[in-house]
Amino acid sequence: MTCEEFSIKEAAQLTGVSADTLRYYEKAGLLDGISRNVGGHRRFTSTDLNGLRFVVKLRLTGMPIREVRQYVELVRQGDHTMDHRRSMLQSHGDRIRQQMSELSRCLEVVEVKLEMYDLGLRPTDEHDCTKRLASLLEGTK
Amino acid sequence: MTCEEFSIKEAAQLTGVSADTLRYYEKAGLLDGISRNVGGHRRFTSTDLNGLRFVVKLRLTGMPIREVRQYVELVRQGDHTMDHRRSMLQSHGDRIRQQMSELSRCLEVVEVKLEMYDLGLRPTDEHDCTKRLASLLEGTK
DNA sequence: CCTTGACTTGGAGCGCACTCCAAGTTTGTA
DNA sequence: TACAAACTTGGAGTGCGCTCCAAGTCAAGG
Repeated sequence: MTCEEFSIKEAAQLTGVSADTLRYYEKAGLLDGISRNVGGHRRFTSTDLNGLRFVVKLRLTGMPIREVRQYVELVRQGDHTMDHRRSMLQSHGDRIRQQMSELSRCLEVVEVKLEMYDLGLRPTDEHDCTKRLASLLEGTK
Repeated sequence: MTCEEFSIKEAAQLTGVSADTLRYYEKAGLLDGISRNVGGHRRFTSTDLNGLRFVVKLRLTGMPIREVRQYVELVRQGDHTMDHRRSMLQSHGDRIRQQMSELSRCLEVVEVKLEMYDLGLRPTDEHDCTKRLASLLEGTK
């Protein structure tokens, strides 16, 4: 059992966000119960750090601040909010999968466009891959 | 050969962005040479529409406005900028792939967290999937 | 004790990508 | 020809997520 603690700067380095952002997150209610030493400086425990790392994942996947705050608030309220939290994470998982398939569709378009460049084709050419691009863009498959 | 043309409202519906956004994109240099009818109203050709659809894909995948503008400007400058454009699209493709793998890593975390909820576990439990979550968060694989 | 650097707070400022508004013009239908 | 709906422009406003700043406090080495 480790009881190591970290300054805000260390916490920032360990989670890949800036110290300013950490203060902002705390103020915004995304971080629960970060304790202070006698001088009022924040001390991040490794538990805090893992909570923070999860918050960072939610943010990286586009969950809005206000929704992360709601999730953290539900955690704070205790076990009776588990169903609610689970359904939030389930919807968020769905959103992530949607983002991924959107990205994948767009990537295909970019790759077909690159194929055109590699073949030295203009968009007006009557070529298989030009047509493929057009139909991808029009969404007419 | 079709020579159909579209109003700004129709163009908006056909590409999934608002008419306001279309005007904004034109002002910002993301749309090249949208012509007007006698009364000064925009007329989108299907060529315009496909250019626009490509711009929308770039935006959907997070390319900043200023970079899309640069790409469009290079297109306008003609064939001698093809190498430059190709390399822009190649880097952007790389960025899209990075986004996708980031999303995929984050999705794994969310899914393991959900597994914990389904098993009724708290983050402090000494359980296989709790540990898996912790090591995913710490990135210690 | 003194200094230097890290930390604290509240609040202002910023960059981005829209989004909306006002005032006027054009278009299409009755 | 009258009128509503759709369009035009320039510019202001909005929401988001930080990011920076000033003024002061705290911590650690010499």
